[in-house]
Amino acid sequence: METVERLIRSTQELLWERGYVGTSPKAIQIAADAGQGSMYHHFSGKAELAKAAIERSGAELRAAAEEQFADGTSTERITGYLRREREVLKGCRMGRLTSDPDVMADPVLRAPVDETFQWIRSRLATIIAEGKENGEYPAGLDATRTAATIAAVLQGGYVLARAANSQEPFDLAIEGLVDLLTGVTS
Amino acid sequence: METVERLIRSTQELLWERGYVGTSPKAIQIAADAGQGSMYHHFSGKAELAKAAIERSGAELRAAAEEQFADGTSTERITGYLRREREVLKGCRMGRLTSDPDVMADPVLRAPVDETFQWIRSRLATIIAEGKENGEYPAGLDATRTAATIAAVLQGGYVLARAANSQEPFDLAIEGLVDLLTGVTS
DNA sequence: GTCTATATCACGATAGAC
DNA sequence: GTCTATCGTGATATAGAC
Repeated sequence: METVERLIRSTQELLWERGYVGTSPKAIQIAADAGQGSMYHHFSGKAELAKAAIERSGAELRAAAEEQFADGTSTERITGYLRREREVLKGCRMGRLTSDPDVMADPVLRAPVDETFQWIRSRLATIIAEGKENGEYPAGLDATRTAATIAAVLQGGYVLARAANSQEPFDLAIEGLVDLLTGVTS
Repeated sequence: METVERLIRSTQELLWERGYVGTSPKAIQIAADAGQGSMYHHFSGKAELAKAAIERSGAELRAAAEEQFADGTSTERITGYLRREREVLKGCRMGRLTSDPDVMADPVLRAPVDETFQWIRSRLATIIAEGKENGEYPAGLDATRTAATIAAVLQGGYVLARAANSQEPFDLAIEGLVDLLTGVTS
């Protein structure tokens, strides 16, 4: 693999594990097996490398979601997305960046994070709207609100799981949401 | 205010804003208006200070929640808790620590985070169970799952809001959940 | 209890040789 | 493109005076 590619992937991994503040250029170089000079030749510094890594992660997350959204009823697509296998205890690569002060303070770094969540909420809202049209969901269901709730349960599920050092709270939160969405209670 | 108290409160604030990795002893000393020697006289170092600060924050969060849980129907108590005023764009003081690698790696620092979320989920489950007993909620509603979902929506709402740099997604997620819980859709 | 001085190391980058 | 050397700064303490 080429140096630039190794640098980007190593940065993605380190941002996931340790965040932006907790990731040093030195650590990236070691993980990518690249020298100091090499890294600074290809990227102006830590920030530019992080930008490339975050954008890459955003594209990968969207692609993974689209796979789940490909076909099925609205409920099947949403529950498929919610229940797909995830590295729950590692947390969300994108969501964890929202607690990184230097990422949030830099519009260039925050933009791909923002866009990723806007996209997923909008995509979920569309699927819910389709479910309303074909009678799968009641007409009174607010698609925009519900989409935000679904995205929030996922992100919050990661938080609860990491706090507990166990996947269980994540699964509970997801299944509790599925119960509410599929009217298991009525 | 005494030095120890100022140190703890300043650490709470800095952990909230910048996390454990992003907070230096020096920054704490400046915020607390305490000298280097003073800080190391009262605390063995950054970790012990963080432990005190996280435990304090946990106690405060539980107290704030209990206020909302004091009286009303189950739905009133839950929606009151969900809708109470929050500094949404600052994120959750406790939740943000789950993305801090050094906090998660240290059992002593993770413990108060874990306990806080266990407590809130258990407290919510009790309220839901009470709602089932008095007929406010259907018997088929799983209290443990639903409690996890509610806690997750809050935590995820913070994430979405910070990503968007706007409180809107938080409010959408909360109201979407309230819709589902109160059966507005049926 | 609080102060200043000092120590050691890592961070994030630049410079110039090869 | 990659290497090594170097730089100035900040992190995280320790030591000992007051």
